[in-house]
Amino acid sequence: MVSASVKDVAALAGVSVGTVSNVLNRPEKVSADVMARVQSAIDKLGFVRNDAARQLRAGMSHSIGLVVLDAANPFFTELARGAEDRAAKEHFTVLVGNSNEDADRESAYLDLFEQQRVRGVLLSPVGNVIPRLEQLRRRGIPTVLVDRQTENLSFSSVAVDDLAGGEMAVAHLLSVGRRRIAFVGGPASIRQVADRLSGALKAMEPVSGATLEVVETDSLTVLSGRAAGEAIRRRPAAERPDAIFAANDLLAVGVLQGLMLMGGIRVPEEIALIGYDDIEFAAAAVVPLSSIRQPSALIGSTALELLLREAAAEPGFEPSQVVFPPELVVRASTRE
Amino acid sequence: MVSASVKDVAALAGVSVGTVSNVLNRPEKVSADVMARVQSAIDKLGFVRNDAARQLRAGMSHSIGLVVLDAANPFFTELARGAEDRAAKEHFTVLVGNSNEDADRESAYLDLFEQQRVRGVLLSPVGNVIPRLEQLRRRGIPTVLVDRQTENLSFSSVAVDDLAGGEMAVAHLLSVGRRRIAFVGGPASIRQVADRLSGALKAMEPVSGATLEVVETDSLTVLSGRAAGEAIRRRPAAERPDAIFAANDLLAVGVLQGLMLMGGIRVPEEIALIGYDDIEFAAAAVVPLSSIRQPSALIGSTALELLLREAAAEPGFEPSQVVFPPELVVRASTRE
DNA sequence: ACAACGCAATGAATCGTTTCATAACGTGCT
DNA sequence: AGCACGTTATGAAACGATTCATTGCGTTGT
Repeated sequence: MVSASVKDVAALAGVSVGTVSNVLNRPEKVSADVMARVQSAIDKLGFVRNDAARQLRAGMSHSIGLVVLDAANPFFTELARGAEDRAAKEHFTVLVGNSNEDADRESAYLDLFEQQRVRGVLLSPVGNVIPRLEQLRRRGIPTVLVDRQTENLSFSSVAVDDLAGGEMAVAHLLSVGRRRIAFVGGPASIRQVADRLSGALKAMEPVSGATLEVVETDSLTVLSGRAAGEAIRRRPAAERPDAIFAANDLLAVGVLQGLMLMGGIRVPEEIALIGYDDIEFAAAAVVPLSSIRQPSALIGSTALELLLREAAAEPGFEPSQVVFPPELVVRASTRE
Repeated sequence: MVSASVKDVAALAGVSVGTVSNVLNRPEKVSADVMARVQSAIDKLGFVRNDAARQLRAGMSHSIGLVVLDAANPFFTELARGAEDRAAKEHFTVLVGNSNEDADRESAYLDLFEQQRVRGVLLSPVGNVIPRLEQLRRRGIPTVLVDRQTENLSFSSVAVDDLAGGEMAVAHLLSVGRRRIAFVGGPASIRQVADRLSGALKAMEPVSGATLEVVETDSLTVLSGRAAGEAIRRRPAAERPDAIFAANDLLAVGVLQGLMLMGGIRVPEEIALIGYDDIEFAAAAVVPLSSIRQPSALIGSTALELLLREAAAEPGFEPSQVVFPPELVVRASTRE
């Protein structure tokens, strides 16, 4: 026999299956004598509850799905940690899926989570998933969007104000005297990228004579950043920007590598550089990177909190949008 | 009704539940006419299979558990990616748990995976888990150890030869003329740490007049590394090592930060530094870090391969130990 | 015309747990 | 003694998908 069931335990202890279940779930309803007999039978048989059967009976699982844009990005590992810690307190498990900024993979994970009847979904969306989420909600699976503000007020969300962050970053570059700014980031379909760019543009407005150029990348990774950095390095000096705002720190780290290859361009003397997220490695880069800090773990735990609240909610539940302010961290890469 | 079941679909399509199941699992057994009716009923009701019920009936899930020492370590995210990609090909899902180098959390994840009746477990172990794994095996859940060679030949494992890696690292430091080596790493209970240290000691043997000192850390993180680096920086110059071998790259990045704080110690002039894992950020550090490269994703996919083979195996299955060779990557942090 | 065969479709049984209406038993009260 | 009540324990039903032995039909061959 591969594994014992309640039935086996009941037989060995000389009680009914219902009683075994009571021992497991309502120990206070059971006499000390029976309790002991059942416990010893459980130990003897090495009985382990079958989660599938529990779930089937319960109609819902004790898991929560989380889909992140990039599992290798420290921002998201931190966020996941925040969510997991919070979930553990309520005896929930978090299943983490990595969409890799790919709408198909994102959709595949949502399918999987739906089949698993998860209690709810935390999602940092790639494309326009609102219709899909409405469908999930109709099935009783609530969603909280993370790292993304929604214009759609019927969904809860937890995010950092990326517009303000983008504005902050570029305002800082302007304040240290730079005027030919390049924004490195993409794909533009990712909301965070779009918002940070909008913020950047907003910061440009009050300053005349300053220009902002967009260098689009395929993804928000070190590799994409390096490619962008190299492309800029190879330009004639006159056509290079004097400051770069990268849409996240992975890109910034890559851009830095790309710029400095073969004794290339000096940072910040020739080009100043600022990233976004303030991951642990930003401070440890060749030239310590200025960045925009986000409270990653807090975003995760807050999102989970909202999700649990919504999952337990009465029909008249009101979704809420939480927005945390970002914070500018200045390091060597933008020092005058 | 929150969600439709096969019974609802059957009723709407005017067929039996068995037929609906056939449409789902053996479409070739079903006539085109019925097929179409069932499909349209599925669409109309928005039917989604209940995974718990499938699993219960099947007796086993389509998931594989993976417990890593540190989800924030790029080495493990890469490893996980390798495993997930391989698993996806066989329509398996990987559940990732983060033990955080804590034996209790490791054990909690193993419990969870057992309750979920996962098909197998991939584990980078914290302490001595062999007895626990033997118990799992008796229940029909095989394990493959990752990033760890076992002396216990009854378990499969996939690892990099950490002894050789440690030896390689220190031999390199010696070859660039360093003689007062410090090994930064810990806790010593982690096998990778112990092995890399053993390798380091082995490299010392043939060289007379060289010394190796051990600086123990609480964990393999940037933070622990920074603390160790600062401690070394604060020593009188004469008592400092002239080279540091850090047990992994996160530590090395931290050590580098610690050493360089407040215009501190020059790397590599005063102290050379080498890490382990060759994570993407190693090349992007303040001083690009030398490191020992491991084929992370390959380790993950190979481990999953072995696991699936073992899960499907006949009674007389032979476990195998795969060991990949590490590779020295020299960068500025150890240049003469 | 009838037997034999193959293909579709059926539906009851099954997986392991939880729930809940019911039974059994002992205690205290009248 | 008889009754009511509270405490434990019981076991059948339910969750939803899958399986498989069985039935129902239409074809083919003799």
